[in-house]
Formats: sequence, C-alpha cells, structure tokens
Amino acid sequence: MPELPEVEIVKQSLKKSITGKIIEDILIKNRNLRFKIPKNLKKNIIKKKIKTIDRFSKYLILKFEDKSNLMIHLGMSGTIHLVSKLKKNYSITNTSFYHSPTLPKKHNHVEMKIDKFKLIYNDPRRFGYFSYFKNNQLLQSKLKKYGPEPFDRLFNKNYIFNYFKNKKKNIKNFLIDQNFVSGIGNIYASEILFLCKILPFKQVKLLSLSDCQKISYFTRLVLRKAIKKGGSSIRDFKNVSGAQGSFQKNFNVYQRENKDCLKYRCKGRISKKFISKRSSFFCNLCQK
DNA sequence: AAGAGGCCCTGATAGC
DNA sequence: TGCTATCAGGGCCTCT
Repeated sequence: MPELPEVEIVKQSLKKSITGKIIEDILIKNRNLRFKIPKNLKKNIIKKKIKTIDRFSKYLILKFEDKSNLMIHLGMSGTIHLVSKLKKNYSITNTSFYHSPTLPKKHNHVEMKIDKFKLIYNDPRRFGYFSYFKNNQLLQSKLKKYGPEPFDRLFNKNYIFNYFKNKKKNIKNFLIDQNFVSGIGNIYASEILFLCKILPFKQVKLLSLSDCQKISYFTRLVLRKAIKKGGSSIRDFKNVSGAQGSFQKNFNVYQRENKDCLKYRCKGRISKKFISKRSSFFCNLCQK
C-alpha cells in the first residue's frame, strides 16, 4: 500500500527527526524480508552519520556522510515507527490502512538506535527489504532502470504518447508499471484514471496526445493532494489516539463499488473489475 | 520485445 | 468455536 505519497510522508517525518544524527546501534531481529537483509548491514552502517534522507519512487534512501546509502522499501505492509525516549510509543508514520495508534507487538524486524529515538521497522507481510549501496554510483545504477517519477519534467505528454505507441496493454497496467513511471500503485492508478475520464482497460495505443496530457497532469495532482492529506493525518495522529489516516476519505472510486459516481451531475455508478488480478475501480458512465 | 501470470507473505473477513 | 477459503497488493521472476 505504501505508494509514492506515503513514502514521501515517511521521508519528511524522518528528515525532521534524524537528519544529522548517528546510527548508534542496529538490531536485526529477522533477516527474512522479501530479500534477506545482508549479514554485513550492521557493520556497514553502524556509527555512520545520516546526512540526509531522500526518496525515489517508493524507495526511502538514507544517505550517509561517506556517500554510502541505505535503501528501504516498505513493500505492502511496512511501517516505520520512531519511539522517543521522552514520549512513549511516539509513532511518526503509518501507511493509511495499517494504522495503529500504538507500536505493533509483532513483526518488528529491525531496530536502530538513533539519537534519542529508537527507529523500528515493522512489516507483517515481509514484502519490504533493505539494501545497502557502498556509493552513489551503485545506487544510481539500481534506480536508473525505473521510469521517471511523476513529478519529473520527463513525465510529460510527449514521453507518454511516444511510450504508448503500438503498445497493446491497457492503461491501468501501465500506470502501475514502474518501468513506465515510478511510484504509482494500485490505489492511485484508479483515482488518476477517474479524473482523466479514461477507462482502465483502454489500450494505450488508442490514447490521444490530449489524453496523455491528462494522464501527466492528473497523476501529479492526485499524488500531490495525497501527500498533503497524508501530512495532515500524520499531524492528527500524534495527538489523537486511534485516529484514522485521511487518504481514504478522498477516494473517488477506490473501494467505492456500487456507490454513486462523485462527478458533478454524473448518474454513473462505480464498478469494480479485476485487471491482471488487481482490483480496478471506475465509473461506468463518465469514464470512456 | 512485449505481455501474461506465478509467487512470496500474514491478517482480516466470510462462510459453513 | 474452529476450520478453510479468499482477498489485499509491490515487484521480481519465468514462460510464451
């Protein structure tokens, strides 16, 4: 579930709390994530100073002063919690649907002691992973195989239109294809196509240049809005115990099967269909 | 090369 | 109450 906006929120929160701090200790309780956490991870990052924290697509990147990098992918159920010595169970992040007001008891696989915080990586499904890169070149070579980020200037109507030429696959599958564009997952893909008024099964070679313009525009709009809402939900979360994330309140189509279309004056109904075994939501009337 | 589908995993939920 | 089945989804992998 963590898509680009959720990871961005995690990044922003971590940046505020642990930039410039040193990883004093690291405890790996369970190496068996999507990929095994390398045995020498502890040796590689212990005592290093966090210069800054970046994000590319759904990847969180801790950049150290010696130019090495720790990349964390949250998979589908990964969350990062910062427990402070001052306030107990002070959680800085969660990813919309797996919201928990207290620190989870199970599946805390990695713990790091950083300044006055204990950073905890929790991941019930273990689809997330950690990778270490000795230098920026190695990191870049890993990242360059992915498509541009939605906020990158490269993700424009011409790029999209050219990419789609002669392609037979449907638009929904391309939006979640990280080689085409990085950071969109199953939820936002449906939301983006709703705003574009394009049906998810539409073959991309049939899309016009103006459709491609819409895809570029609404992709940015949806993600930007989600980042804003997520940010505010995080703020609420610090104070209100058990508060819900606020993303889902803004969904137009996702998980709204059989409900009325929210577009002004549209009499349509939201349908759910599986495309390549992934749920896709759309209005049966205003999306063409 | 492009596209389809399998698989990894746990927890929530539904149905009997 | 307890069992089994189904679904949720990111991304790497294999097969055609």
